[in-house]
Amino acid sequence: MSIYDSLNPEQRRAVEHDRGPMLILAGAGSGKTRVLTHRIAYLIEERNVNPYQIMALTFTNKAAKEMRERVDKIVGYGAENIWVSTFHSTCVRILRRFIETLGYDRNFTIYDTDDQKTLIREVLKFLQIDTKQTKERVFLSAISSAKDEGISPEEFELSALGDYNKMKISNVYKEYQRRLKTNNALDFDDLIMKTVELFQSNTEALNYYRNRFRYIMVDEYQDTNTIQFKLIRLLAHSLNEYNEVEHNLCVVGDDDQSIYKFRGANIRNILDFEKEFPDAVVIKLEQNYRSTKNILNAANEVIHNNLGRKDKSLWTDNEDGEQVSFCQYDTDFAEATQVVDSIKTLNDQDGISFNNFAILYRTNAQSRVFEEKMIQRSVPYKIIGSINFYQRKEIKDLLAYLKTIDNGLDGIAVKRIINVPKRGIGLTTLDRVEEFSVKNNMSFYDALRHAENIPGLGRSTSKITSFVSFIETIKSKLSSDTFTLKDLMEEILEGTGYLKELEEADDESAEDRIGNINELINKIVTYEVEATEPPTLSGFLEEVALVADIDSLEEDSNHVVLMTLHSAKGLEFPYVYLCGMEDGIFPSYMSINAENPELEIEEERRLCYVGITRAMKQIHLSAARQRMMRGETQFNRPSRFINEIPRYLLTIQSAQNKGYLAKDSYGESPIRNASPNFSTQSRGMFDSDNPFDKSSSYNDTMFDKATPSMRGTTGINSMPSFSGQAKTARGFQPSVGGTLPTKNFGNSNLGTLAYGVGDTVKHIKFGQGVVTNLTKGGRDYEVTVDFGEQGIKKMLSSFAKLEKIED
DNA sequence: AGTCACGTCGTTTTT
DNA sequence: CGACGTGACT
Repeated sequence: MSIYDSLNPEQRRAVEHDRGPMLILAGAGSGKTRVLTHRIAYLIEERNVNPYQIMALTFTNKAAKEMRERVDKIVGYGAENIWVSTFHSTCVRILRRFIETLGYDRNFTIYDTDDQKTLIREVLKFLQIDTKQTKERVFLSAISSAKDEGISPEEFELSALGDYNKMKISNVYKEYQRRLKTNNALDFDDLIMKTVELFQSNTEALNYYRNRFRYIMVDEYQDTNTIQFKLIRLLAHSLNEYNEVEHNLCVVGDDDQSIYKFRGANIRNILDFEKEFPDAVVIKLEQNYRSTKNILNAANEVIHNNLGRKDKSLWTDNEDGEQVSFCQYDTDFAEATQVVDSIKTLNDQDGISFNNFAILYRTNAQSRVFEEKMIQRSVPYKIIGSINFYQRKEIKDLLAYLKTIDNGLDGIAVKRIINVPKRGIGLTTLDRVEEFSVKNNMSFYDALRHAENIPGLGRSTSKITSFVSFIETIKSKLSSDTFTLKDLMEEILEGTGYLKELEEADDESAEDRIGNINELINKIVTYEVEATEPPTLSGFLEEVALVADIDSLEEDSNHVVLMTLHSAKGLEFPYVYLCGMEDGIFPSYMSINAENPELEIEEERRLCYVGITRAMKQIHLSAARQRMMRGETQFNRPSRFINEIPRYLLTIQSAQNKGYLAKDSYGESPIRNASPNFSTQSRGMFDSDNPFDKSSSYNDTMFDKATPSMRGTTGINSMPSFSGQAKTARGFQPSVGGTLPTKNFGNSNLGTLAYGVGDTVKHIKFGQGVVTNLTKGGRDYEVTVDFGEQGIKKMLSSFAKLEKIED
């Protein structure tokens, strides 16, 4: 009995393929990681490949770590020599060694998105480009796409000749790139692109790595962009014992799970693999081991609506399982409440621990309602994404100190902290220094060192010199062997008074910040203890720059996980709640209104497919009729993707109508019984022409009344959902409420409330209370009522049937 | 120089 | 709604 016996025939074929290019089309849950790890074991054990010559590339550290662990388990001796790493850290490692040939310093800084934004702002200011006319992001994304395609500033300029707008971008690109270099910094895209440049210009380096990495494996291949493909194309080139060229490249991917087109992922990489490598072996893994039949069939039905895909169909031997459920709630609050409560019930009654659950949504902003409910119901949870630890102000400040010490050329870092904490160095001073540095072609920090030569600084000069000497003192200490990174951090916190300032501040957020700083120190210590190579400042900064939030996810901790669909790729959970299934949210309005909607909606559909296929046992889809977004109320109808799931796979649940009234606030306000919507057997149950679909007929009513005064009215008729702000939709009359087919808003009597601030009112559940505040929120009033012992509640006047009590 | 109030605007997704 | 930038004011 060997470890390979447990593989199915296709998996086994993939595992036993040793030489030459191979494309593995691995459907969701088809055991691709298993194949990859077994193949590595097979190469080492059966084909005598030296582990040192195997490289596996992933996109996230988490995936890399998992693969490493699984390889370690099945490969005996030498597994630690296998190079398992992300694209980005691989490139950093290569560049740290060879980048000097490209004119950069070896301890370059890696710029994150915030740094990029700061730099581009400087560039635009310098080139006197009005950011009101063209937004920074336009330039940044143009530059990023260029880099994803491997287009240099010079090439870009050539292609831009004669095109005014493109020339403008070209100039920005050139200046941006020039400044990156002066700052001795690389952005994320540069990491890949500069590595390719290095290989193209330095055959010695290229041959070294070609010779070293004779077996290359790429995970999530559908997410690679053009420049990443170029990179692996360059690397996967070795000579065998007969002096013949071999491309021992094994890529694993699923075109149906390609969800990063916005980041430059090029689906052609997977679709054209066989053109690029005519001798490629193609293997399809179509047996799914993860999900029930019902879940898998639902996913298959949805993805089947996409045209641009390789035809395949996943199947499973698993049991049918329960049906997919769908429920449309009245509000996002109700949705969150029900989802969290049902998780709590499953935990309470069936003893299912919290780490079996995932709540998935399209956008990070949607996490908030869930978080509130989780706290309220004391359900342990972890949110992936939203605010990354390393994006917090205090952390960025301290990292900027570290960067300043590590790479004095990084002007962005120096400018960030030169006046943090306050040193009385103001904008005018900085401008003078900047001017001086440009004139003398030196870095910003070097200009600071020559502050006494800069005209017009006045009293600021001494402040600058004391800052510089502080940095220099620390730098000199760093060269001592006994001075650890932790010491360094503490020295900064002490010497700058950063910590003291926070300790003296008595607002609550200061406490959190101190906590975060301690967390940062922990991370530094962990790095120093666990580093495989001698710990260095650059090494730490690099690790920090390349972490993704998903990397912190630990499967065994007992909490519910909340994250976006994008973050969920590659993960699996027994119970999945896919929330916010509404047209305009998912698929997003951006995709619906794109110039090429068909294409963009296909990407959304793939995302939906990814979401459904995360589930092992149960999947619950849900939507809300009404949702708060960016301070305005949106009315959305159920996602078109719901319609794509055949009725026989779906259980439509009616939102539970627990009594008529809110339990707390308007979040649990009367939930309209949804069942009339779902009496039809047809697939098109949510089509707008369906007379039973109350939500969309409601929308249509709103359109007619509100369109003239609405924001963004262009193309409104093609929009499936309505979103308007109370203030912009002010034009319509409250009587609209009377014409509505639903009763929710029947009481939405703007201007005709029977009570006011100070009045005593009666609530069916909470009893008597006093109205303490009344504000226009959405399309009716938000009423704050003090119910004494029951607490102070906020509710919408239309939902909470409040009766005035005459006293 | 630093603070505060007001106005604007909105990345869907992230290595 | 809330984060962030701008500009006026202290």
